[in-house]
Amino acid sequence: MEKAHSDIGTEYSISQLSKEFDITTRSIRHYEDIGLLSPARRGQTRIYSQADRTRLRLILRGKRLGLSLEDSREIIDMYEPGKTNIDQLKKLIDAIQVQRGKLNQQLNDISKLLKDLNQAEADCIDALKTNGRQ
Amino acid sequence: MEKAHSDIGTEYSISQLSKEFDITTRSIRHYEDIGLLSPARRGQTRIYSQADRTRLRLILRGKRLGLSLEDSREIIDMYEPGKTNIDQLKKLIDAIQVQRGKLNQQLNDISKLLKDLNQAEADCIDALKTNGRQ
DNA sequence: AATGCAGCTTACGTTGACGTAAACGTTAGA
DNA sequence: TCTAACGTTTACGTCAACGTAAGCTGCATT
Repeated sequence: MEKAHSDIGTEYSISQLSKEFDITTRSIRHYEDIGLLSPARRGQTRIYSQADRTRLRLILRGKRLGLSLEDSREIIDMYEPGKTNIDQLKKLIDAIQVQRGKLNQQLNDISKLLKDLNQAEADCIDALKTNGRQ
Repeated sequence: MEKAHSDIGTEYSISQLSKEFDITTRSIRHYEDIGLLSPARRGQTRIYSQADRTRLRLILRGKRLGLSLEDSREIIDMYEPGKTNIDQLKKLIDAIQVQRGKLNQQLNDISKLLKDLNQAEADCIDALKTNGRQ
């Protein structure tokens, strides 16, 4: 049976991806340089698959969260448990705990920051009203 | 009337702060170099006030959120509306909107990442059980 | 008196994450 | 045919955020 599948076979050029995610082609090539991406080739030209595109999305999400590319590599590798080794799995679970800890810390930080911003905004608006009355 | 206040007068040395926040003294001096901190001096020696300590906390929170030191500077400056100018206040409010946008994006990213991690962990545990049975 | 912290300044070095320029190959369209 | 748009490699440059080392002050304890 042949699978009639949606995404399979979808291809992207490097400039397509760079436009879609609003980054330079240099960045994309850089991610390949350090082994975060490894697209197929047609001749010299890079051909990105759906999976490559997903990895790139994860990398950029990591960046938005302030992760280094190395951090992102670890996290991304977690999603592919081609690891049958039990010890590795246990290590993975530990790593996941650590990441979850960091993320919860971030959530905490963000909620505090949002509160602060709200307060700052309220102060501003207040100041505006007061000044406006004069 | 004299205020009988809790924190006022509390002082910190640079090494105290470096231990409390688990960073190097070099970092703290660096934040001063770029004008993020400006502690008092007793002779040559830096004396950090409660307010300085708070600023440092904000800086580090920003770092955890992946902000650059310049970003942090902007945000921290928002909390001190010594700005009577109406235009500046309006600019501030705009800036706050922008920051809020970023933070909401981050919240979104984090919740996705947490979901992913949960899934990855579940997969790991699954794999462990399966392997364990053999 | 000497040793050892804690602090200081000055200044060059390093790392990560790309920017930027040069020099080149392929393909489509005027 | 040639030029424009896209792709490639190689390699040096840059910027932020410190690291690191040298060489200097106190101050206190042994």
